[in-house]
Order: sequence, then C-alpha cells, then structure tokens
Amino acid sequence: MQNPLFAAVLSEMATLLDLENENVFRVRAYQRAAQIIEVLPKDIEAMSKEDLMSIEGIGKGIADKAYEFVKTGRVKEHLDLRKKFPEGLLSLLKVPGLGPRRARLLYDNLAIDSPEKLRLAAAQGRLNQLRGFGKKIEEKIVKGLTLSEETSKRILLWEARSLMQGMLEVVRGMPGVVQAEPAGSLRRGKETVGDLDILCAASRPETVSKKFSAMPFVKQVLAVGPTKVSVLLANNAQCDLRVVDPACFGAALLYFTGSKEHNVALRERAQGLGLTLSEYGLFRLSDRKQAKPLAGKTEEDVYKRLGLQFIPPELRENRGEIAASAEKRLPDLVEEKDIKGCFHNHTLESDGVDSLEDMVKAARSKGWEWYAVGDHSQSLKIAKGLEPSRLKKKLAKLSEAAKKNKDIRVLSASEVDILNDGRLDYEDDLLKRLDIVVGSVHSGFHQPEEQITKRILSAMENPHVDCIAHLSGRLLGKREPYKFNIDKIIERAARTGTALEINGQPERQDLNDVHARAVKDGGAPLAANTDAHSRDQLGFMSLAVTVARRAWVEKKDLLNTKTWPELQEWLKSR
DNA sequence: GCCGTTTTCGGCCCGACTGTTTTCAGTCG
Repeated sequence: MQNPLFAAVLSEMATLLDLENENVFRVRAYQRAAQIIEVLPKDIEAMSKEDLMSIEGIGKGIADKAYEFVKTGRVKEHLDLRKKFPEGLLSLLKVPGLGPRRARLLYDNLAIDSPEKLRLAAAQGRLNQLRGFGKKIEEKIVKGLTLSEETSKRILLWEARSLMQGMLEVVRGMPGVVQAEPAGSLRRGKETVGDLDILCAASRPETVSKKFSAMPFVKQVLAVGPTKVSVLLANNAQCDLRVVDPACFGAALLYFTGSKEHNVALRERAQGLGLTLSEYGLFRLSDRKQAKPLAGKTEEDVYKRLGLQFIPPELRENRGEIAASAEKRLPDLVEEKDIKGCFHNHTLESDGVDSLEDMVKAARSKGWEWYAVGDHSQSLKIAKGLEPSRLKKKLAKLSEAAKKNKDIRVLSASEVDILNDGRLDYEDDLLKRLDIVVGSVHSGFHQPEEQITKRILSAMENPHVDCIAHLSGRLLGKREPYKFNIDKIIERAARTGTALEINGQPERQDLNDVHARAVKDGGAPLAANTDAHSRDQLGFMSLAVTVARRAWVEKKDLLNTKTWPELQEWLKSR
C-alpha cells in the first residue's frame, strides 16, 4: 500500500511550495490531494491514471506524479523542492505562531533553520531587528517553542470525552449560558483529539469568555476575544471555547464541528446555489449585510436549505458524505442500543481483573442477550494464557454459568494466538469445543508484510476461527501497526465469512475507520468488541461503535447486533 | 493544481484574533 507514503510526499510538497511563496491555490490543491489519497480505500498502485483523475480534486498533474511515484518510488519535483530548503526549516513550521511567511523571513535574514537556532537567536534579542517581528511576536515564538514540545501529543478519544464532560458541566452552569455542546474532532469521534472544542450560546458572550479564561483549571490563556477563547488546561491540552448568539447556534455548531474539509465543501455547495455559509448562518450572496439568514438556528435547517439530508458528525470528513446526502443515500448508522452482545472479553483467569460471574453480571446489566467470555491462549505467557488443561476446566465453569444465567446466553470463547508460522495456539479438537474463536497476532510484529499477511490468511482458512481481533496490532501513540495487505485479508474474510473485529480499547480502535469501511465495502462481516479486561471496560463498546459509525457501518453490517436466535443461525452456518 | 448548465481562463470558503500596522498581513481552525 503506497497511499500513505504518497500522501506524505504531496503534503510536504504543499509545505515546500508554501515556503516558496507559490500561489496559495496551488498549495491548497496539493494539501487537498494529500488528504484525499490518505483515506483512499483503493491502492493507487492498482489504479490507472484515468481512475485517479475521475476523483474530484485529482487532475492530470497529481495523477502523473502518482504514476511516477508508484513506478520509481519518488517524485522528482519533490526532491528538487527539498534541495531548496534545509530539513530543519520544516520542523520550524510546527512551532505555534510560526507559519511559512515568518519562517522564511527567519531563514533568509538570520539563517535560522532549526528550533535550536531559533531559541538562541531569540535569547540574543536578534529577532526584533526583522520587519514585522515586535517584542510580542518574539515572546509568542519562544513560548510556542516550549509549547510545541509539550502539546504535540494528541489525547485518546476516551480520555478526551471524560475531560469534556467536566468542562461542559462548568460552562453550562455559567450565568447567561443557554446551551453548550462539544464540537470539533471529539464530536466527530476521531480516534485521537488534538484539542477540546466547546460551543456555547449565551445572552452576554463577553462575560462568559472572561469568566472561562479565569477558571482554576486554566493554566495559560493563549487568546481571548469577546466571542472566542483559547486556553491551555492543567494537563497541557488546549481547549477552545466559542460563544455565539442562540439564533445562529446551528450554523456555529456546524462550523465548529468541522471537519475543515467538510466545511469547505459545504461552502462551495452554498456558493453554487448563490448562497454563502459562515458560522453566523446561511445567507444569499446578494444579502451583503447578512441581514436575513435563510437558516442557522439548527444544523438540520442549514443542511435542509442546502438540499441535503442531515449528516451525522462522524461522517463529516469530506469522504463522499455530501454527494451521498444529496442523493438521499446516507447510511442508517449503527447505534450502541443496537448491540446485543460481544465476542471478545477476558476474566482474571488470564490477564483480566474481574471474575467470570462479575463480567457476566456486567454484560447483563448492559441489556445484552448473549456474551462470549474468552481468555488468552497458552503461548501468551505474559498474560497468563490458558494451557489446554486449564481451558478444559474453564469450559466446565462456563457451561455451569450458562445454566445459571437464563436471561443472558453465556458462550465459551478464546482469544487464540496466531503463531509465528501461521498455526493456531490450540489443536483443532479443542477449538471445536468453543462457541467462538477469536484469532489474534501477538508476536512477530517485525515480520515482513507478506509473512504476517500469510499468517492471518491461513488462520482465516481454519473453519473454527470466527473472528480476527485487532488486525493491525497498533497502540495509538505507542506502537505502529505492523505491515499487512488489507486487500488480500478482506477478500479472504469475505470468502470464508470470517469477521474482522473493531476493537474498542482506547489505545487500539483497531480496525480503524478507513479499514473498517473497506471491510464493509468488500462484503466481509464486522464485529464490534470491547476486549474488556474488567467490568468497567464493557463501556469501550461505545468507542467501537463510534469507529463503526465513522466507517459508514449500519446495523446489518455488524454481527453483534444479531439477536441470540440470529447468532445461533450464523454459528450453525459456519 | 483543479475545475467548468455562467467559463478552457479566471476563479478558487470564511471569519477571529494578534501584532504592528495607519489599513493590513500572518496565523489558525
């Protein structure tokens, strides 16, 4: 899969062209193309130039470069551009407050091409000899240097949601606040969140923004105006609060939720209709003073006036949702209330912390109809994986639990390692006795793509294997995914009817949204699992469902929306 | 660089905040 690499090349070209002071629209075209390629479900290697050019935003220029990249592994113009600037200049652009114009000034006049040189020059007071660099800018950049080191880490969605909960309570309790909602990538359910965005409607905006910037949890105020505040929280997470009039809350929520690309596409659509859209509402272009909004109180109103179905926030990434909405063919996204059970959970027999009885009790209180409990297999020693003798004992315990719990069907399961050579960690006659077998890769992460792919493919060929867990093996912010061929795996999963898991652990969220959508489009079954290691972690189902929604997944696409009789039928058919 | 029931040339989303500026450029989302 060359797509991520080529996307990175395009993105860097955009930055370099920007440094060259190229036409901003040319720069934007490269940025846009990079974003498109990054989430393209099809491998560019397998696409013709015509295929590529049929995608909106990709023309002859980019298609030619894609062809060059696939063929030679590089793009000549990219290398030529790189020669013009030293490597460190690109890292300067990551400093908050430093964009291409100022970075170029620093480089041309003071030969500054790294954060270290910048810090030194600032300390020597050499910055303010430059035109446009006053004392304040200098201060801002020095602060930004430290800040970029501290805040470069994105927060996991799970953590961000719980932080947001607290902030919302505070904002909603402020005098004059009518309404407050989370916005930004958190509302869209992205796997990680760069900052926390809150939108609120209030009668007197300036008192809210003032009050907010003085809250005890605010460590530093980055910017404060009458309607917009940016602060750093105690944990170095950035939080933006925007205060608007209740009459335009919908337009503002739309704008503040993003994504940026979705908003741009919406505004372009508005223009085509002779309208203009901003956070203040939808207006006629002829209404210069924006005196009479056509829509703005709710998001639904704005979409409707643009001739669109309401688009759920999880889909707002400009990945075809606007066209689908215009043609009234948006998916009916799965919801957490549709979930009837879960395939992949652990108990204290291996590396969980709660007993089988407690896990079942927790599953029942979620209203599930069935629940599969499985621990790790013998090879995973670090997690106290079960040898065959212990597994057999556990099977007896499970059938006892199944007898005791009439209102929830307790199923026997195991998370079985796919060994380095592709064999499974238990013999077939033992696997046969389990209701659900979940196959996982927990070792050999550094094997070449072909070998890991082969292991997973051969596991799927085993008729006892029902589901493959956390396909990529990634841990967000800690471990990169190993290399595997997603197309081959999806094809095999569709043929063998093996489900691919959407794992709800906050660090995994694996499959990711792009892969999960490709699985759906490829006709293979999906299962949303908590991979819970404690009672509380059954809550991770909400994360798995969020990923599924971002992947355009409907109720019918997820195995664990099946009722117990439906699931029985599926198990029998395997 | 991309795109076209106004156009193959001339457009290309929209606004807030900041700082250094006497009217606006740069950055950010």
